[in-house]
Amino acid sequence: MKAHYDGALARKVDAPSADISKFLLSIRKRFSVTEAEAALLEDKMHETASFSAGDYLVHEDERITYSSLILEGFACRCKVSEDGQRQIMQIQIPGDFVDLHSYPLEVLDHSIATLSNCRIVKFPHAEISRVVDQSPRLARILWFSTMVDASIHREWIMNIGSRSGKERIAHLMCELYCRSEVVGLTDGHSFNMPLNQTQIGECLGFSQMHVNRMLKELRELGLLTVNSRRVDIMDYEGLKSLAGFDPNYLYLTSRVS
Amino acid sequence: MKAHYDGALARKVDAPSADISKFLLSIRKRFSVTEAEAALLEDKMHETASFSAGDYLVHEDERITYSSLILEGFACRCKVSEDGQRQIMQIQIPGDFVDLHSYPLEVLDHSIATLSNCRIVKFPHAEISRVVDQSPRLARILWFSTMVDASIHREWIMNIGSRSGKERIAHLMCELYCRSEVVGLTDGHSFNMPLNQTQIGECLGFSQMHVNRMLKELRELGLLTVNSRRVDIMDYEGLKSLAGFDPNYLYLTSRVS
DNA sequence: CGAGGGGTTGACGTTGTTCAATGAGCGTGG
DNA sequence: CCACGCTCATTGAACAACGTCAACCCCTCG
Repeated sequence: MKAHYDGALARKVDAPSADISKFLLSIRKRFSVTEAEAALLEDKMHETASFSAGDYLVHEDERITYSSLILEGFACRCKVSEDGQRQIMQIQIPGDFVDLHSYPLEVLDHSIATLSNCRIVKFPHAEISRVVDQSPRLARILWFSTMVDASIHREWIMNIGSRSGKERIAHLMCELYCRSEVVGLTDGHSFNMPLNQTQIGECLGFSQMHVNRMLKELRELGLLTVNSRRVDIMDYEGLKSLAGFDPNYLYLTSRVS
Repeated sequence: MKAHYDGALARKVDAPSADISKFLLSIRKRFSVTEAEAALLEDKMHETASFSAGDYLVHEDERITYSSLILEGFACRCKVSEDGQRQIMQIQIPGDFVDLHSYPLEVLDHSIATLSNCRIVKFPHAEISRVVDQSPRLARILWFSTMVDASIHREWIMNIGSRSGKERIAHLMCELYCRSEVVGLTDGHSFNMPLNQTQIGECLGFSQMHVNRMLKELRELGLLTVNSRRVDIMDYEGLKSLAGFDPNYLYLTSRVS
């Protein structure tokens, strides 16, 4: 497949073989899921689609009838303000159920845009209703997973509202590292991260130039380097400490029920 | 009842007569709720409690077995950073189901603190489970209400990350006005708002001094005045326009299902 | 070869913080 | 009754953080 320009709409329907193993990895980090339950979920997800970097999976205010699970690539929740500035509210990585929020909400208050080429699988809302009715346990797990998104939102409010420049970037990188690790996308303390400096700025409320300066300082402190689409953390403990990063808000430990 | 100092723990168990009408008002703004469904909810909520301004309803990382519905007073979701600075992530007003998030999450990632004297009624998690099993419709409505909180979180990320000083304060006041109006707590374009300038700053990532200066400018523009515990909006259209406020994210319109 | 995306750097202006001092309002105790 | 302590709001001046403008670099791709 050829590369596309940003914004070009390029959907492609693939063969019906959705590998939701990354999603199951992240669920099983918290809950024990039986094979039967996993199959119940997998059975409902056939139709996959591919998007190019910069495409929109969902536009703000659009009514949608299915939710998307990311198989490959990065996406984000975002809104564009009147003056044209984009704010990214959450980064979505493989294994994330990116717009499960739209199931109870019916209409999304924000857009979902890809940050790299992405492959997703669709989970029709009608099927979600069936799963929820069949299995209160899976219903609760799905609800739980949307609540983790809310928790991540809160930590971002904390990050943008209360932390300094270096701290904010360090915190974002710690979060992405931890979440990537859960779905097996890290290599030591390195991981792929397709955001450029402009997009990092859109997450944190910074200009691209300021992101550049802060990254330079973090590099000079020996904490991490951010090269082309890759993050190498040189000193994870130092980075966590600088950021005041406490992964509790990601709810990555085993739940009771 | 005498006044308490901030932080004084003052719980009082009241008579078993919870008036959840404000909660029903806010639900019925979106869904049609039958009397039977309303009764199903009301039957589960007996035990009320009172708190003084500055008390904590829930501490971060605390395991709790019930969720709280605010009957009177204001509260907030907040976290305190290592250097002692508090970030407020959401304002909770009467009719809000303040820690319904803890039902799927079991442990909260943040604290809930009161901003004024508050009266709440408890909804035990065991009863929520029963309601959810009995009525998939109520289950979805409860899920929906937590998703609106997530949407409000996202708008706050947008607010703090992308808007200027005056815009941020204007936006916060627009939100509180709209939400107060739903539960019948406005008087024309005025409403009670027990936050002082320090607490407004904790919502928006500003120092108290800067909030003071921004409020002065908004006053001089003829947009609004914030006196002791009361907001008077002089020019709502002008305020909305300055803030870039679009109430869609509050999901206050009638849903389809 | 040129165009374009991304990164880097410096100078300078704006926004917001910090420190400090002052006043208004309110409840308490003498 | 007044004096006192407390919270909250107000204002000014110095300073730090961050954005804007502009130039330049490197690399990739056509």
